[in-house]
Amino acid sequence: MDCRQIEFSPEKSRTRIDKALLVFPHKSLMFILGYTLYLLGAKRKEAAALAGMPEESVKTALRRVFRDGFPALHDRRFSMTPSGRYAAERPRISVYRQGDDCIVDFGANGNTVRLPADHQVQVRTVVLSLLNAGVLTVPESASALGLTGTHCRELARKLVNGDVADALIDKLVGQKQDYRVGPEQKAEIIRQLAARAMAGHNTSSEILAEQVNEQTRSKLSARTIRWHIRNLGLTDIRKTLPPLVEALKKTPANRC
DNA sequence: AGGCGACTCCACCATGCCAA
DNA sequence: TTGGCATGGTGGAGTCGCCT
Repeated sequence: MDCRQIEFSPEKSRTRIDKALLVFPHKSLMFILGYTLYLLGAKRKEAAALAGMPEESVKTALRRVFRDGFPALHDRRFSMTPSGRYAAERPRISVYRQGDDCIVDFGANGNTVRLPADHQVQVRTVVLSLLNAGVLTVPESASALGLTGTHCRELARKLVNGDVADALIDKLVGQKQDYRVGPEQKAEIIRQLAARAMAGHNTSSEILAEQVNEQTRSKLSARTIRWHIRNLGLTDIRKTLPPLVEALKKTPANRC
């Protein structure tokens, strides 16, 4: 928006600001002015100077407003609602840990919600939703969730932008691949087990470990061989493979 | 706010011990 | 000889704190 053609009157500005101060807290009003100047294209530093605010405060406030919208215009360190009414007029909601539970206390009417603290997703959903609604503070929420303020804000922001599954459910997946018994070793376990079972040779895990280690230049223990035989579903192959092969031998190849 | 390194946590893997 | 159980190792994502 190009406002360079507009004429500004310092006298009218003073009168109007004095009038606005009857309704708005000084700090909120100064920030609204600075925010407006910033939106109109003023440099952040100059907008901050004109509004009489430290530049760092303006940076923080702008970040808040772009994230939270209009409710972020007021200074959250003070219990003042965006409309200018003090929060004390309505029941103060708080959250805290009590033993194994997380308690959300709805204030004067005595209503509370008790959530098992180890139900992490449930607790985070409730607390962060209340934080996003502006009824809980970040330190209070972070303390109840056992997180730092920074991380708490980050999760709250994610919950605004996405559903619970995207924002709060742990996506840790752990190790996905074997690191000693790879495809080569697994193939050799199957090959040795099947061949020895068919030939009627010893198929104990000790013998198989020896053979697999020799063929693949590995150092696997017999216990590891047993663990993988079971994991691959080969436990009964010693008994079932020979009769299957005998049955197949008696069936003409073109019928298979 | 964003980048980065260190640390934590999680799921899975490897293996020793030992009872059956 | 097998398989249940316990324990420690591993890779990778999440989390934290510091710095810019």
